[in-house]
Amino acid sequence: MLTERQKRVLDFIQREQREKGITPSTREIQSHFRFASQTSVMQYIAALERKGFLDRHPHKARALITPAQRVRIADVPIYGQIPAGMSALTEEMIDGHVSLDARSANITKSRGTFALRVRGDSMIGAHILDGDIVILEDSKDVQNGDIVAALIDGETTLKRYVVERGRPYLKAANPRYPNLIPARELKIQGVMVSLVRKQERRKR
Amino acid sequence: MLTERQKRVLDFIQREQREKGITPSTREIQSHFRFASQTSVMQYIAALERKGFLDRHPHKARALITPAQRVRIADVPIYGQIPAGMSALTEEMIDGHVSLDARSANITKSRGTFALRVRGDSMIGAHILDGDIVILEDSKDVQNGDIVAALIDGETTLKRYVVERGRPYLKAANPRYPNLIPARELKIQGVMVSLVRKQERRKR
DNA sequence: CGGGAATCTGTTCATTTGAACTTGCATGCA
DNA sequence: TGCATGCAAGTTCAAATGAACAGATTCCCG
Repeated sequence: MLTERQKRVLDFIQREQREKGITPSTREIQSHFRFASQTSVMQYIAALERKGFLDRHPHKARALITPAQRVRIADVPIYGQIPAGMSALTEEMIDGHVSLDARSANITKSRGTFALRVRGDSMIGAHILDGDIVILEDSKDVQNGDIVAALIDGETTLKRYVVERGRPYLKAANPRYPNLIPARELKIQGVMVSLVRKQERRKR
Repeated sequence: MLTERQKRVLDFIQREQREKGITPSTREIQSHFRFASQTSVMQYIAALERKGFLDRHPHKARALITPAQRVRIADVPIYGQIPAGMSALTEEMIDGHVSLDARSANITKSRGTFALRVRGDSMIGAHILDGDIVILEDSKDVQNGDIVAALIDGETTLKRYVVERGRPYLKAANPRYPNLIPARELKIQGVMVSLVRKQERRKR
């Protein structure tokens, strides 16, 4: 698809973006490859664009967009503990961020995505462990069987949402935990879409 | 830390970077906020830089670097199937990519990181499911109890690495699978450092 | 052989863009 | 009251940068 030379130019652009954080200008590309003329660079850029390996904003400086930048990276805030309702998901509770591409993380929306650090083993039957990071979306359309973060009687928990005989309740995936039947109101804060786990390794 | 106005300028810069792929120029920032002068923008940039919310390459165009860009995003190739040894991890087998920030994914090295799509339930006891994406690092220092991708008798599997009486073998985390005692050679391709799971949701 | 694609040179131009300097106003603080 | 800081206008300059045009070379393919 690409010639050897074209590939090397694309690689250089991507490497610079990764390492320096900005796109190289045509003159920087020129001097790296020791071209005597700008035009060579312009021709490579045109070729890469024509073949679909590069997007650009014409007439703007350092405005090349490479495939590596096209993956949509979602920057999701992690909430450590949530003492009270969704309205209380404020910045002060943010415990960190996890960034990952939207496709791998099942993220469809551009807003209303957040993450929780799981505490306890109440969802171990669903293979969710203590310390896992669960990524959730604020969804209006919760289905029977979804794993949700819910506010029940003033506390947030991660549970499975089950509807039985028209009555919804929250069910832990661990027999040692009781079902939670909402006393008054069941407020769903988010539906789990994916999970990230750091694998512990023994220290030597 | 930041004033309301400064925060809005930083937000705008980050939003443009995310949505357009390039950093706005000072004039673009100016016209968005309807400033009558460039100088206002310059002052905001200087303030953000002084307070550590912005890095820049002076005298270069569109060369602002925001915290969102500073997180190291690792772009990890996912291998669908690996018919033979580590040397055979070639580009043709790449089944996709997963991008996520190095810290969340436990990634310490800048090279030799790869991912496997898990097939089967042999590691269900370690809470690794069919379809999960396991991220591994090519490590020289494999410890007893680590979960590894290994090449044993011509096939790659994900198993727990166990040493007993000085003899290493591979142990599935599912009683229905036998231990694998290497006939000749046990080649470790990578050590698991993290995991990404897409949570299936029932279609309605 | 002829033609086209990829590669590269040399030069010039116009626009984009960051930067500097001066001035003014409002607010909070000692 | 005086001073620092945040915010903004108005103007000018120089550097950075993309773009265009004409021409040359090499190599592959039919």
